[in-house]
Amino acid sequence: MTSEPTSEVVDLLRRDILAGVFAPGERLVELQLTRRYECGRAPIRAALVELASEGLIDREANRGATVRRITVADVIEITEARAALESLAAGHAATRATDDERAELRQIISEMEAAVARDDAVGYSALNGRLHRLIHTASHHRVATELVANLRNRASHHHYQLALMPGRPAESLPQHAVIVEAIVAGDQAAAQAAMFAHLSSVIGVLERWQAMD
Amino acid sequence: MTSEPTSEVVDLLRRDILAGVFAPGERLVELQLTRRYECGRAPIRAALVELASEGLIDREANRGATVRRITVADVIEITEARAALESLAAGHAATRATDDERAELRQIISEMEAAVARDDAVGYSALNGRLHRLIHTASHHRVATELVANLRNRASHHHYQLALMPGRPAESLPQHAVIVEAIVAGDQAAAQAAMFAHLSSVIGVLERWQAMD
DNA sequence: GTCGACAGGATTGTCGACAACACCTCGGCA
DNA sequence: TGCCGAGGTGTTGTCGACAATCCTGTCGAC
Repeated sequence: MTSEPTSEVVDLLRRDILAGVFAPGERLVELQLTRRYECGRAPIRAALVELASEGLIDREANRGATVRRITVADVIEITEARAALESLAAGHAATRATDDERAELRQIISEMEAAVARDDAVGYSALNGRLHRLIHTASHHRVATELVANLRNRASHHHYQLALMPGRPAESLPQHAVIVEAIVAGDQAAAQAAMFAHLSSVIGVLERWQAMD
Repeated sequence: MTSEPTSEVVDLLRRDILAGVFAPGERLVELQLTRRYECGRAPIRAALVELASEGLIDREANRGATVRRITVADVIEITEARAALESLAAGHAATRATDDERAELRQIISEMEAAVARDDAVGYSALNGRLHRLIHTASHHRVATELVANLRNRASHHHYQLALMPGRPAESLPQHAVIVEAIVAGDQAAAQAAMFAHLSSVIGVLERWQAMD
């Protein structure tokens, strides 16, 4: 949203971290990255600074960068913050979304129903991402959108991808439907509450997960 | 929270931007900053990348950095996001604060009362900052704390310092008192609601402000 | 007179080399 | 044997120089 000063290196490195090319806790040595991305150290350093303030990696003075370790407790905190910001966005979407956006929201819900019907967890997960992103677009709330995109990045590189859990799509589909209905109807308070309830259920799953360890 | 890779330059430059040394929209030319902070371009560039992802400045490829212009609408969005995250933090503070932290919260409220009694707007503003920061400390919610610190930076360099408006301290003092009482009492829902109400009142002032332009 | 091409200057992006620092290993000593 | 300091190695932090890019002002053609 804000910048992108050329360096495609930032995007490549971010993608690789999120894809798990580098293990959590692994050191990111500048000279090695230099060879991998075929450039000098300057772009690498810029990328590291950027990703550090996105929260994907940790940097210590004179000691280099490591990819950040994420615990279940961290994911819970991140999801709590997402719940706060995404319900804000959902509320705004209810009052500000265009007609096209409302139509597309409904479209995604029916595609989700189809995905659940044919047990397509991967397809459902992709639709889930599209839905949440579209809600932010429709909210026209740049700050919340930017912060949530950041939070999503922080959490996603740990395979707490619960949308892929068996039975989870069937559980979250009605929650998504309620959210979209409220937005389409223009009911701000209901949209906000529905989004909050949805992410609270996600947090509930994570807390049970945490208790099991 | 995360890093600080040596470069005190980041802190100096951030301080100067927030202090208004550089006007909104002003270009930040690396060579000039080089002379001002007496160092090479490398630390300067690192600082610019960092501040760009904090949202204080904008960077465009091959076109340099400018200090970001902030409109009243932006401040409203930022405050909405703060409302969402700070009420989350207030709720957590109600359940997680230590006894010492609860005592200090009450202490700040009584100091605020004294400041209002002697019409000390500047002192009240400082106490206001201390109070909000302490609530985040007491919440032990790192993610929310970090995001709000960032949001506060983004807004603060525009003189929408409404704590300095005449009559404003007297208006917000009871709101702060309600928040602290709820936290001290350990009432999560009440703390959350009180913080949200407080920042909603701030947003109300900003919206009236916006309508006047 | 207006528009487009073109040079000149200024600024950013990148590179390679060197200095500074942290960690590890090894040898000296009680 | 155990501790402490010196040196070696690897990595990060910084600098100066060069290449690439953009903006501005000027000139010429229509």
